[in-house]
Amino acid sequence: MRPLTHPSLDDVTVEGILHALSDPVRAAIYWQLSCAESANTCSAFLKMEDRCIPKSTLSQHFRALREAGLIRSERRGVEMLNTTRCAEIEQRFPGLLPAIKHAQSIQCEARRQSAPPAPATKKTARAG
Amino acid sequence: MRPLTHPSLDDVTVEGILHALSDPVRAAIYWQLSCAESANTCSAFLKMEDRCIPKSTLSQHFRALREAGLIRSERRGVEMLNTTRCAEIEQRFPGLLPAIKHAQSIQCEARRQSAPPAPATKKTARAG
DNA sequence: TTCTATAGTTCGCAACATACGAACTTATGA
DNA sequence: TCATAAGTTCGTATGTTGCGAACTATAGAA
Repeated sequence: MRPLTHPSLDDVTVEGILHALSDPVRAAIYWQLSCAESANTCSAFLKMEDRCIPKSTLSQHFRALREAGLIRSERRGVEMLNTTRCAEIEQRFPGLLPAIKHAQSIQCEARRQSAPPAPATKKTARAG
Repeated sequence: MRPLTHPSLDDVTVEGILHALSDPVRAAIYWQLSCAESANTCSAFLKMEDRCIPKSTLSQHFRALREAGLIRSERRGVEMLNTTRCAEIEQRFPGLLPAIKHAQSIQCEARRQSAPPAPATKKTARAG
């Protein structure tokens, strides 16, 4: 099991951040982590948005977030504690993450309003 | 040749925008378009950042930007005029594009400073 | 009309990326 | 030592991307 690696702040790229957050699952993980008061384990995300995410997929997503420089992970016994690197990123790219988060929340709210009260209204994420 | 389709503003998603701009070539095209005073053709981008982009690749990139809702394309005789949809996007997701652009410029400046004066200093885009 | 050139698109394939079940590693406790 | 739990890695199926070749569409010349 290879050791956890985190890019230095200088190696964090805008493209990497945008790519990492362009996946809805990763974006959801990231924002949930950024709202959490304390660090979250990976398994806390096994069930998200009405669907179960396989452990292996989740592991890959966390790796992607980590390698993009968005989160910091630390092994703690059998589990892993994840925290965001918000403050660092904010220092390097001021306003970037808040703007993305704001946009996500606008979209989230718009979807909530346009969605009928029925439970099963699946929408594709990307515009076709 | 299928007609050009543009998503309505409501169908433009944050994920789509982030994904489109997470590619360095597309990002460069987009920002150059957003700085242009008048519409630009696709072929204006055949040579970018010291390398030639194949026509077919360029065409795909323009399609990606168009389908993400970032640009508007209009056939004008044998060529195509492209303009950004900045104002619309700004209306739907205020601050998103300026923040990304700002971050890109910070990164660009940082690279310029860390790069030696030699001409051929290719760096991989994403953090590994 | 036909020929030629130009701008961009589509096709087909190779290379790369992603999702996920199965098997694995590592830590904890009975 | 065995069982369990949390993550990781592997193998494979599927999706995405890059690019050359062939194509479509328009403009102008012969």
